[in-house]
Amino acid sequence: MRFEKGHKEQTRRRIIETASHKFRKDGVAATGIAGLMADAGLTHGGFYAHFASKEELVRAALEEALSQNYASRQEVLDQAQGADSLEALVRFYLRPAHRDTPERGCAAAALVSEIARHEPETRAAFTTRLRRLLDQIASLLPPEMNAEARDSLAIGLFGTLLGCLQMARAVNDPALSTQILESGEQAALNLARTWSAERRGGGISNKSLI
Amino acid sequence: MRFEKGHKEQTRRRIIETASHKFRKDGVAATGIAGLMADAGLTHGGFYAHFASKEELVRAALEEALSQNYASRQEVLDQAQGADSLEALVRFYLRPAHRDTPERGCAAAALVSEIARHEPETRAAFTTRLRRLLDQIASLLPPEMNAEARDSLAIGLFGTLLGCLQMARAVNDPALSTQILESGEQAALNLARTWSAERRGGGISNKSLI
DNA sequence: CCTATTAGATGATAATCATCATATAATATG
DNA sequence: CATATTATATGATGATTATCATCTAATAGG
Repeated sequence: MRFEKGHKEQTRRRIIETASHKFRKDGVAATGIAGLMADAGLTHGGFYAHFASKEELVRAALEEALSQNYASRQEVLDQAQGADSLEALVRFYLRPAHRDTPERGCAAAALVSEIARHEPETRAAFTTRLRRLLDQIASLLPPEMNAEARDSLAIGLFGTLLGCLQMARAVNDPALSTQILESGEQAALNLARTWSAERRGGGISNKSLI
Repeated sequence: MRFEKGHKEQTRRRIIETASHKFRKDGVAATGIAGLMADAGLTHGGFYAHFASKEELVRAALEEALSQNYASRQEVLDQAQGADSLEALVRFYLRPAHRDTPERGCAAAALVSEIARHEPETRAAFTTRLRRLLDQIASLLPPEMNAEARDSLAIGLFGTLLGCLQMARAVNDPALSTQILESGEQAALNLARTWSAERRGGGISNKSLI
């Protein structure tokens, strides 16, 4: 059948969006094209009119998800602007609702380990978006810090968020899961404070570990 | 054929060990029973004489891997005993060789996100081993800390390690990957220092974020 | 109004998936 | 030495995998 122009592009976007949810929920490897297309309200055959391979969809869906994640975070930051925007971000990331809805949550948290096993092109796409994410966090850190220290701290901060969210999801005991979210929040906030503390004059030395 | 007694148990262990490597390397969903058994030097048919299901093997392999991980870490701690044992652990975890050999590395880092999607029994097994892991880290923290603060810090520390190792693996750019390992190390060590700094008298306050 | 176009459906491909029934062969036990 | 035992192999199950060729039907452009 011949459709209105722009219809194909619209369908393509629907497939990508469906995939971006399904991949985050079930993982890439466990998601089949047929089920994916059915979820998008289509049959499996049409898939290859839109994408050359599953891998190409993976890349598109990953970029879509990470881009949406970025926008969501920016919204939170814009709303709670000012000194505690980082705190707002940390709480936003480690809130129970985020733990409980991976399909709409951070694609990095849901898919990092799988991405590591994918094709270089997919990993490159992830790398680009991760850099943006890290810059977004770095921009919340004190401008008095030099750029490298800011970047480094941003990496540490996001690593903490990513790791804790994943742990909170994997664990079976609800009490422990909550504790992980709360401890992760504390850790991230403490980590963010280390720099200012350091600067305030030897509160933290490099020699005496703990 | 009839084999020497104890042969079956030995074979079972070989399957588990093979799986513990393959799952960490390729992920659980992407690993098939046939390929797994071939890697173990067997044919696919015999599998169900050893395990009731793939899921049962997943649980066994996960426990095996996490148990081995624990022993490896303990070895590192025993060797570098004393004040900087935590530092030794952090460096051990975030060393490039660990990033580059997931099949022999931390099963939590390789499989957390997948575990979150598995059966409750599997998640329960993971939870038990994760608690042990967290206790292992907590035991390195100052005994002057109260137990809850120690547990909380252990969670934050391991979250940081887990998250950064995964990022370092997923990223395509070697320079960024190295930077992630180094920043993760810094973050973990700084995080560990926060408590003593806090205690040493208001170096870090709760009100002034950054 | 007619026809050329094309998005998506139908259905087939060979491979692989987890799972299981049965056959085989080697040895432990008599 | 003979036989009962059993760990593993062989081979089949039906479902699902990614991928692709062909068909259909509706509409955009004439």
